[in-house]
Amino acid sequence: MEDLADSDADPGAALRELLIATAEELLGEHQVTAVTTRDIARAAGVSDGVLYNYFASKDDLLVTALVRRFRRGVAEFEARLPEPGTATVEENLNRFTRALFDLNTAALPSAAGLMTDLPLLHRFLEEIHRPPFGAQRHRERLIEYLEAERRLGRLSVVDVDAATTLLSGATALLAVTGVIHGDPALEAGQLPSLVATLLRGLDPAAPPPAG
Amino acid sequence: MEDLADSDADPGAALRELLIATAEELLGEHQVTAVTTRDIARAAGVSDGVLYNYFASKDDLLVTALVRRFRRGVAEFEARLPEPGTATVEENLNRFTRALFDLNTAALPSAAGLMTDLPLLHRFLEEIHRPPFGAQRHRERLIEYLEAERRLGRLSVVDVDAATTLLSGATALLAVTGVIHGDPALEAGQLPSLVATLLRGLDPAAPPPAG
Amino acid sequence: MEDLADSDADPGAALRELLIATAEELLGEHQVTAVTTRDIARAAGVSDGVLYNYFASKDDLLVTALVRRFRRGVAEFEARLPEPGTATVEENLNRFTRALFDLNTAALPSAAGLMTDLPLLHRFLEEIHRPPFGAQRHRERLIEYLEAERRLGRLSVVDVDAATTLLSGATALLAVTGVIHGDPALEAGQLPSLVATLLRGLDPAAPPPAG
Amino acid sequence: MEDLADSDADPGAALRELLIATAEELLGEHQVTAVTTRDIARAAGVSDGVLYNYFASKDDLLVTALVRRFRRGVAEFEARLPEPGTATVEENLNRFTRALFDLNTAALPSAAGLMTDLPLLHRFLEEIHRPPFGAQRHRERLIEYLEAERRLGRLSVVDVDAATTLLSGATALLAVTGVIHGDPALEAGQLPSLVATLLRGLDPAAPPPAG
DNA sequence: AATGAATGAGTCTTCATTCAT
DNA sequence: TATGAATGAAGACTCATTCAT
Repeated sequence: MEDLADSDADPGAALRELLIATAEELLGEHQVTAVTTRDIARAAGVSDGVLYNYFASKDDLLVTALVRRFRRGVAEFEARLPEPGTATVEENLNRFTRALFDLNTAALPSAAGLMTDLPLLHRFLEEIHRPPFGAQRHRERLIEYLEAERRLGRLSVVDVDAATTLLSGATALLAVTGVIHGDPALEAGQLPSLVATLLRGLDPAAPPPAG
Repeated sequence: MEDLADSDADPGAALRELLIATAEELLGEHQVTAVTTRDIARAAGVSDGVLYNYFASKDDLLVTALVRRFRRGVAEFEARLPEPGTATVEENLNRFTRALFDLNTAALPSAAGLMTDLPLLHRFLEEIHRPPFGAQRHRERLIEYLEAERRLGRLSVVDVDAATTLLSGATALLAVTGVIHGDPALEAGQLPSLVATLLRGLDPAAPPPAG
Repeated sequence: MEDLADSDADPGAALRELLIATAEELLGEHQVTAVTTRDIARAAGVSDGVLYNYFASKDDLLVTALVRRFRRGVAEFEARLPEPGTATVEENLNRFTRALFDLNTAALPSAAGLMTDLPLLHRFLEEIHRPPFGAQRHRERLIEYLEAERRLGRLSVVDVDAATTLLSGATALLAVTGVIHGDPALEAGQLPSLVATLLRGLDPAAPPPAG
Repeated sequence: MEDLADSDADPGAALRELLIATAEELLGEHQVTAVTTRDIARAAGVSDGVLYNYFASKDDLLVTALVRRFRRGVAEFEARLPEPGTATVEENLNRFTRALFDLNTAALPSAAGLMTDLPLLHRFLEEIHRPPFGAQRHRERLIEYLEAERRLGRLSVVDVDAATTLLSGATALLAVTGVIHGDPALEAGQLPSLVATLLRGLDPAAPPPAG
């Protein structure tokens, strides 16, 4: 929120940025549907109607903020991804799931509210699907990683897609649980056992499970 | 709110039951947040204000209906569970994930709305008793199944908890995707590959994955 | 406004009636578009939102009031119409135009505003076109009268439709002028000269106009 | 506000002119009440607030534009008027009513909106100077024409004022009907029958209507 | 106990007008 | 003089909740 674009260069856009930043902030605290135009205006310290000087509608502002939140989260996620071939596969997958867990945790509050407001959800999805980002972006990263490791002979995964769903679904479930309970860190501790368990079938070096 | 029976004993309780049943029905058709007190009253054919004779608030009625809906869903889910030792483990897990998928799909619309209304969600969770998401119950069933098969020597799973999270997380993820895209059946088709992929590490008869 | 239907019999409908009556009253004083929901509520001494317990929308209430106003005006108009064959044709047409003038004068404030709100106008016209009333009702009455007098041999009008348009158009124009100037009575004085002038061609007893 | 010229003398006045011209244009496309200050500013390519440097209020600008529009319409109308003594009186009156019909049709959208805003209407009328409806001007033209033809012995009209009201009232009525129904051309077809009907009493050469 | 009419705060949105630059 | 960002009052509409009957 500190780098609100060139607020100096284009003074007009400063308020636009302020509104988006304020909305983003509120979105981190409350569900999308619980954020009112007045909340945003008041939190931004501006008048009620001002948002309509910059956005066609409340939803317009909201999807903008949501998209920005999403992109920021994805950027942070991608910065943490491991390189195939480095360290061990297990360590890498642990970093992977942890990054994914954090992404989910950050996105969840707003994402949940989004399912209640279908028109808004679809506008968000449309916006998100445009390159270079996509809702499946993180899936693709995991798929790429798994395939790279397979090519390196460090993994014998047969169905990359299924493995990805297993890993990201379970990670998301833990994130949901963590958010609901108010203590995500606690749930995050379970991630390594997920990886280990799945790895028993993915690791070519693994001994055949004993009967 | 805990004992739902004796509608006969207390004549007034019949109306209470009617309200709950009507709310349950509406919850199956619309998001929680989209159901108004007037909707319920009208659908039940009673007056607007009567609900306040039996419930402290709209939320009170809603959590009661939600809980009942949840219990009903779980009961249907449990009726479809396979017996350990019968058929093959893979077939059984396919039945398991399919039942879980259906449970998620049915519960999702209300569940999603629930996340929008945090106070309501927490009241629901309290009522349901156990985390996460009241989903504890089906988790336990899966855990029980996996442990039974392990005792029978048909499975070599080390971390039953992690395996459960993998399976139910991935299933839930597919359900969410299906609901959002409007075609759950399509996503359900991916369930067997999930099971197969995870099984490579769970099945004691599996050949060691080729390097 | 005194006979608000059976306000005693159906207590619920009383407020509905009150709202319509209040709206009607305001419509007599202000343009349709200038009447706000709050104006109506305040004038009726009820709360802001109450109108939505009886009408689907503001427009719904407004067309109801408009239609009632219109019907009341038409009923008063029709009660004043002369019988063909009685008195003289000129006297009768004077009564006719005077009644029409009063109808226009009463309807004008709301009618004018109606042209600004096209959706509302069309809803009003649809409603009005249903039997036994129609927007053309007064036209038809004039046409009937002229044809009756023609059958009685007291009039030699060739084009009844054109004669009707001349008479009602000129009458309406005077009504508009009167309303704008705030003194309709003054303009009403010109009606007889309209009739007389038109009659020179309608009266079979008229002497051929001198060259 | 009266002298619209010297845009060259006062450089600032050019902007004033631009605003008026833009408002006029918009008034031809939309109802008065539907034209916002921002619409005007944007269409003129100037800033929102600049209009307050030249006009005391939005209404001030609007009446100025309306008056100019009105004058332009009247000028076009007058250019189409027939010369007394040429062609036949019936042909001339047909041209007259047709020109008047077109004037009404063009003026109606703004005129209707004007009645919605009474203060604005009265300011407009003051500016236009003379009743009724600023329509005085075209009334005078018709009166002049009828009197000229009477002097030429081609017409035996007794009450020129009444004849004018009949003709212009009926024409206006058809214009209103045409605008409401969305097909003015269709209604225009009825104009000649209006003239013919009225003429039976105005034309000195007409045979006495048969009893 | 049941009714359902009434409440009124709250939602999003529009727009003429002001004023610091 | 011109800008255009900001204002804020006002508009239609919703809905959980209350309370006299």
